Amino acid sequence: MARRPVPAPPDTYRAEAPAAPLSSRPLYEQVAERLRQQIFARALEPGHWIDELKLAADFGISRTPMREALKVLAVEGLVTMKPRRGAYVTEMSADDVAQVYHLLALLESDAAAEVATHASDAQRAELVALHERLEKQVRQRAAFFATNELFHLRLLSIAGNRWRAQIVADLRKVMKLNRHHSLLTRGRLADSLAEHRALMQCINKRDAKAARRLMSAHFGGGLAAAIAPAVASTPTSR
Amino acid sequence: MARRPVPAPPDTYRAEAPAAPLSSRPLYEQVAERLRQQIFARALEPGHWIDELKLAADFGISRTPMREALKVLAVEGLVTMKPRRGAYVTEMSADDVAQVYHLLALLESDAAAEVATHASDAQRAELVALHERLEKQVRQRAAFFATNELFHLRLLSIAGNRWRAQIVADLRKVMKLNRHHSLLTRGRLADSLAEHRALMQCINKRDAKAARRLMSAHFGGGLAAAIAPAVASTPTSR
DNA sequence: CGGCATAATTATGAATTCAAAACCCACGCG
DNA sequence: CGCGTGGGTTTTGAATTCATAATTATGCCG
Repeated sequence: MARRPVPAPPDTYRAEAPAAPLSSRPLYEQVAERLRQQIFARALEPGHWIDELKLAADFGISRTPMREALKVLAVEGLVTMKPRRGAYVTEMSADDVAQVYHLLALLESDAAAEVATHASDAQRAELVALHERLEKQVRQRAAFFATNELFHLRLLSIAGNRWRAQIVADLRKVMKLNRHHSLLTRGRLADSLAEHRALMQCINKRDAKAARRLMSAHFGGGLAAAIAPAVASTPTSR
Repeated sequence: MARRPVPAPPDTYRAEAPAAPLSSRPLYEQVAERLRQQIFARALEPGHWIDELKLAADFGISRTPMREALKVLAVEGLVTMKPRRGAYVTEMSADDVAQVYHLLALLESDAAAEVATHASDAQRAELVALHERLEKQVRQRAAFFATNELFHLRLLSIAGNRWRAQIVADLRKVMKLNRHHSLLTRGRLADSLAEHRALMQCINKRDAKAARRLMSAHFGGGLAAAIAPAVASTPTSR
């Protein structure tokens, strides 16, 4: 898991469409993206075997690009390849979630400090705009999550270390394997917003130390919310 | 790039052998490993195009596993894929080196703190043994580097976050793309050893804060050594 | 009736084949 | 003499075919 600098995402593709022909851009990447979406949407469930033949047929392609895409996802950590057994959607243990969460806290705190110190006025304004959008979306969970992720990723890209940005993006992807990745269950939503607000103030005051600390706390708060249900909720299942 | 938890490396393969048949383990992984070795050994140079047809012939395999291996290395960051243009060995700019170095410092410092706090006596002893081996190898650059990497990776695995370990391993791989990845040019070697010694003391005293700080400083010292020649040494070439 | 051996089926791994885009070089025209 | 155009070659992208390991089913024997 290191790092693919990702040169420039032209992103001229539709996110989903069951069996559209798909055009431009390497086919295996488009396939990989569609697989990611299916995994996040739980159309492919963690622990389950991936039928590459069936999926290739569904996508209207041959096995070759499907297999290439699966290998890419394997390196990213979203799927696990078992030799001669095929590909499986990766299962995240409670430990895995905690570990990844810890890394996200570490990396994003570092990025926050960087932003507080070096961001331009225009970049600060961008973050402020995103934050304000967030304030207005407390009632719409889905939209809130989307904007929240946008905010975090934008902050990362402003921080200006493309390797860190890529690692965080990948870690956030594997976090989505966890059903409780929301991190923000009911109630936490308002808290999260308050934390964001405080973070924005630090960034605007160019206080790197406080920004680092607040971002770290922001993750610390979410962790308890994400872990607790993971440990407590599976007495029946499995 | 995130993260491939890497289940368990059986590693029952020879590192290199020009055209041996190779057996067991997914072929594309073996090919990927051989490609990595060739890249690190500069048989394939940064910025240069990779002739997949020729390499497949050299390895005595078809293009299919070669292409799969190249895509894996692309996700790791060692090679860069240009659509319809093929694969190129990734070039690390001075900026890239600095960025990756910063991340290594951050992640490994965090791991050092973890080890200081939670390592068992046996694990501490292991690190002490590695450190002592290091002390005896100040005069043998190659051996010193190898043991040094072993020490760092062992510390990572003792720290116990497999995602962090994987990320660091991958980042260290891309660092090897840089000709001056040694980080330890003449003179720095003794300094590095002293830093390791101090770090070991902190770990043995279970002083997490100091361990984090020292590991960070350890990287800070190396950075200057790695960056300076990168900026100053290319007036003729390229 | 149950368990093990073996055959048939299925899925993965890898090579080969086919299609199309990019590259290269020569030729011709302005 | 320079630049654009055309065809031939090379190379990438993807589908198909082939080989082999794993799984399932079948049937025989204890």
